[in-house]
Amino acid sequence: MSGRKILVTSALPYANGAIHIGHLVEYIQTDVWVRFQKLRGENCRYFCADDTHGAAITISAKKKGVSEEEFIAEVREQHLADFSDFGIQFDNYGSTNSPETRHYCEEFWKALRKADLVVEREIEQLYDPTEGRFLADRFIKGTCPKCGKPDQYGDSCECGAVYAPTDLINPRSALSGATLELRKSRHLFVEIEKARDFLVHWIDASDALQPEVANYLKGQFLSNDLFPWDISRPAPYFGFEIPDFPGNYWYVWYDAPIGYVGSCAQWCKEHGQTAEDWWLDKNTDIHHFIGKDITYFHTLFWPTTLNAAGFNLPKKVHIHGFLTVDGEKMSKSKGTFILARSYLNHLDPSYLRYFFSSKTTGRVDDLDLNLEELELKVNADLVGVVVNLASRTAKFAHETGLSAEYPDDGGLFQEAASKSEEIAAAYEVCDYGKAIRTILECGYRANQYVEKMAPWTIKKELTKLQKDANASPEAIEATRRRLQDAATVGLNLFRQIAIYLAPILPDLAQKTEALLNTKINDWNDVQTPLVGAPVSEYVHMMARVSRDGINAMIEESKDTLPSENNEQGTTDGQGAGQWNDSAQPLLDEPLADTITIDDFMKVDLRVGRIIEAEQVKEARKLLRLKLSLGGTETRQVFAGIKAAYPEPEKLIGRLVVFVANLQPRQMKFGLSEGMIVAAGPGGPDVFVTSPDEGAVPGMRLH
RNA sequence: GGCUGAAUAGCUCAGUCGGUUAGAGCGACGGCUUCAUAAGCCGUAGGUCACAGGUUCAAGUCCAGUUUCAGCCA
Repeated sequence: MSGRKILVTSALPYANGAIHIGHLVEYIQTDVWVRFQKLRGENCRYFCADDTHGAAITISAKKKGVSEEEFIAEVREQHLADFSDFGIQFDNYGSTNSPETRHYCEEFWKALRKADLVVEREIEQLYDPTEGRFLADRFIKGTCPKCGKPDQYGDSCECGAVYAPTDLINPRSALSGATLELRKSRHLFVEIEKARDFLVHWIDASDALQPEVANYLKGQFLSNDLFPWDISRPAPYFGFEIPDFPGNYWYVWYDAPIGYVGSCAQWCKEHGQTAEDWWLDKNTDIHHFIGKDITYFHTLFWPTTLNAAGFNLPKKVHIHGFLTVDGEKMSKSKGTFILARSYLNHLDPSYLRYFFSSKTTGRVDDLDLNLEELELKVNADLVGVVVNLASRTAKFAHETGLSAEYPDDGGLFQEAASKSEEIAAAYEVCDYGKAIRTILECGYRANQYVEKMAPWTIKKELTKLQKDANASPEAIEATRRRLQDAATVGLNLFRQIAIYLAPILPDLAQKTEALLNTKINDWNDVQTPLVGAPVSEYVHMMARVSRDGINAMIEESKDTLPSENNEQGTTDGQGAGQWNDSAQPLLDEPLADTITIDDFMKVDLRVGRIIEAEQVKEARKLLRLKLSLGGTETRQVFAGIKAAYPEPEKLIGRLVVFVANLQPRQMKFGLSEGMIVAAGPGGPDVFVTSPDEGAVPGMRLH
């Protein structure tokens, strides 16, 4: 394979939870970049892996009653499904818990030892005697030493104070609740201060970092002595044992970036290469994509480690900001903590790929997802300008195919083709927003062209001529050709745009290939007009963003607690069919055992009309309902649906289904003579069922 | 508190090395069109470029200050 040798990584997602849209900022940014490089013919490979080690994994696995290995295997399946459905295409997706990663952990370790960067020291930490382990900050809770607020985490308080866990008043284990002891243990440290000269030089001279990042490192870290990096953890710890320090394990952040090399090695094995072919070859450009929260791991520790081992240093570390939704941090209560899967259940991944890309600048700025803006942007740019171009021209060339020779288009094709390097340069530096702006300009001009040529008018002329017995065959043929030419230009201008957007919208590129029956193989395909190709019947390429879809996604996100619901295993995206319904309800509440028809007939389900409905003030969950069964027959029912129906009077008049032969039950607030049928997990999410129109009170359900 | 960054049209953002009358898309308003899954085209309005200074023949752009906002602090 020819082309630049480029090795690309995204940060490894932690195997402790599901992928959410915040993660996707990075994976989409990286995937677009990689697809761009590949389309340009570069020898580019994209490696990633699950980050699987550390105390948090052990704790989550334990909670679920499975081994760590089983736990991370399950999360891996989820991660892979989410990535794949968003069109993120890795060359290899590995795991830090792999023999390859272990091998390189040991290699790098030898190098760090040899460079004399490792020292041993005794430190004091909080220890949970009932769990038998030292605890990380996030597993310690206590009273804030500054404001006195109880139940705060070990590193910071809601009041904004930052402190060490040992500063907490009355620190307790968040796992067991036990009172913690201060215990001593011996740890290994990497003294990166010793690598200062190397780091300063690398940061200044390599051009690997965005200027603001280099600035930040110099101001924030390098202006003082660099703290030694605590790199070992005493057993028990899920990870790799340090060969020359038995009973101790490498800290998860030591092996996480080494997972890049491990994943690469895995791919190399299958392709007759070795990781060294990439990491030691000076012609390889290494590009890391990360979020700003992990800047110092990748710009201080990681280069130091690579340098000690003589591995290639990153050519670029592309650092992006955080995702906000409507200008704020993602929030579960507002429904803006959106899991990748929740998004996929309701919206087309292309929308998000496009929207994020349009906001990607190559700088560290945070990126805001405003769903209203997403809707406007996608509808206006993609549906209105880009896809519409194909939609309004394809049918005029369906019968004839594209013209055999590319017609005179007033220089439009050439003009768009000449933008190729400008657009490529923007992609190269991750300024996708600029690339998109430039591409769209081509779209505006193309629509003007179509407007001017008005193929629909030519079509009418043609039809008229064909019906006219006096029309000359030459006149008919000339008109037919004018129509074909106009459509040929329109479709070629569209195809250029589809190629330019292919890294961002691979799905659209594929549909374009199908429409014009011609593969898009290379970036330079924009330079050559497509002629003579058959044109398939137009199939709509992208639907407008559905407001209902957005709302449904927000609603779904309100109930989705990623740490809990998603431990249930992979949600099935298959059986959803055209409605794309989530598999979550079934996972939450599996189907019950089979019963006979006789069992069912014991339950007397009836249609009832709610004739009274009121709050039971003293009750937390109950509404008092009076149901009419027709005539004078009524039943009083207490239903646990208060949270879902805060305005009970709105229920009055509704038909519902209820269990009419349930043994009456004396409750604190009165006698309950039945039970209405409702779906949902509970709380605000209870949905009372109604019969179709025509049913009347008293009817039995069979 | 320290450090860093940002501030341009109602919204989202371009604006190159300081150089003519500061641009685009969306939104608003008016018109045209009705091929296109309500898409498209033409036009209008909308700006003291955060504030007050300095450098300069010339400042949205460079410099120091002020205000506001955001982020980071292993």
